[in-house]
Amino acid sequence: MFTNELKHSEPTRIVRRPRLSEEVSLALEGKIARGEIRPGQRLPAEKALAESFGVSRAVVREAVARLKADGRVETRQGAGAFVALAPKSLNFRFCQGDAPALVELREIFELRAMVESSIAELAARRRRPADVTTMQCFLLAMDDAVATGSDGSEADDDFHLAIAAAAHNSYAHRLLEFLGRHFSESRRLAWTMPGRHGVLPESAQSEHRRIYQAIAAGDAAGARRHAHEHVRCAARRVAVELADDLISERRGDVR
Amino acid sequence: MFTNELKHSEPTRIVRRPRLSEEVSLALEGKIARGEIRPGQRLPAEKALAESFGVSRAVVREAVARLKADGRVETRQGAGAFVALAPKSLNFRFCQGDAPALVELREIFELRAMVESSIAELAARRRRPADVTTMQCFLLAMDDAVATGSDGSEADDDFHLAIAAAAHNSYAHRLLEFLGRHFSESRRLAWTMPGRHGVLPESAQSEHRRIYQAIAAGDAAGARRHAHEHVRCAARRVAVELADDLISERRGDVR
DNA sequence: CGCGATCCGGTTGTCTGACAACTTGGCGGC
DNA sequence: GCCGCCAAGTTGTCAGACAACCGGATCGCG
Repeated sequence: MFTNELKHSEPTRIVRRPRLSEEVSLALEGKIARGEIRPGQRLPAEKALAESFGVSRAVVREAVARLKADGRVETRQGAGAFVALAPKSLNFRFCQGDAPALVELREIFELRAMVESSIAELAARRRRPADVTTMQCFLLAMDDAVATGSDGSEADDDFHLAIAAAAHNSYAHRLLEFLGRHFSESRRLAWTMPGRHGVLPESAQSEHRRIYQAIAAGDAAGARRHAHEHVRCAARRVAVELADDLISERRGDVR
Repeated sequence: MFTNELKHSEPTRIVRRPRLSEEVSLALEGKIARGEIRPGQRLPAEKALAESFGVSRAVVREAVARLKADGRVETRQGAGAFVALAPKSLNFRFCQGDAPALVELREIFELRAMVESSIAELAARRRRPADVTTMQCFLLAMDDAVATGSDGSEADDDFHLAIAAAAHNSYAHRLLEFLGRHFSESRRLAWTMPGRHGVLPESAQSEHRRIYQAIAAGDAAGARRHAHEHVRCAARRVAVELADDLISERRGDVR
């Protein structure tokens, strides 16, 4: 095809050249979103798409495979590819691209407070002895981390997932697991910033203990309150750190 | 024509033959989940995978493309495919495959109650005049649907999304939008079952009105309570309908 | 005429082989 | 020791082919 002519003519090439399959899948996504192809309707054949986009069929297949993985289209061998009526799954993307901005951080913490407090409440109602034991296990692991000054981020993640497990709702568990990838990033942000050596502050640990005790005691309202408060405090810790950074402004990477 | 000999020789062929690429992607997914390939580590080369699975490279590429779309792996041309460290997006799948079982329905409603009540509470704190107007608009549309006996499911979806918009948290809004695909299915289930003609029951509409009034009045606790109750009632309506179906057992498709 | 069985074009799924674009590590020159 | 270049390995893309399958058209028979 006519592409790929500018091999070395662009010295300031920082971002990688976009993959053809990405362009095609984005284009198809757009067609679907704009309603040019309605749900239930058939997409053009792969061969036709390949010709119209000026690419090979392999590229089209890869693009369609992505839409299929996203649940936006379904394919039937011999019949064609159809825009899904009611997607069984969908990609939920956080901050596509870069790190979240400050205003987004507030919203993430807010969402985290909503979800985690609801799950904690449910856990207080449903927990069984085994669940309590598991939670206690990770709580002790974090105690250890505080005492020795080692990294307790993993135990922190596990602790919050153990709460979700105690709620005995597989959908809620999967949701938190899913959100957790992003929550844990914000969680870690609270105590892995420079100068903190990744040490879990004792204040956070005492919050954990309060949540644990409320769930163990079956105190639903208390569990909700403490979980909500925990997230609020975490947000405050992050905000303080960020403010310090902004003042001393000696940093380049916020990763 | 010696082909197509077993076209009708297999009468019990209900499930389609599993696609090779699905098997491979599932196998790789398992390897990653079990920790056989850790985050940040490189996957075997496509050629090697193709040989070990006994398939062509095209199949492997399709399988990897799916994992890539799910955000579980990242590929770098010339370097290889790597298990993602912190996926920016992840596919959250409901009931992979068939319709949700009964026990799953309970969990879905439970999750829906958690999320919608939290969002309603936030909406009561944050709503602005314009938000209230929007919500009222959809409320009236549903009134219309009840009066004329027409389909009000779209207005129902819009009403719940308007609440999320009033919460002024883009992440929460996107989450509900995302979950909504599945919630709305369960929501519609409550009043599109046979014999109901897809008519919105007035009881549900009065619940909507209570939620609306609480949010408009800025009553956070009330909004949470009413939203929670609304979902509980919806679950009960679905349960009653399902029970009726089970007793009269005159149906084949539950779609 | 009505109604199956059959056929046929079109479409997706898979295979094969090849080359381009790119990364990485090592080797050699300085 | 350090820098640049090269080569092997890997992913991205292309082309062509065949198998499996679907849906409608066609044909044959009662």
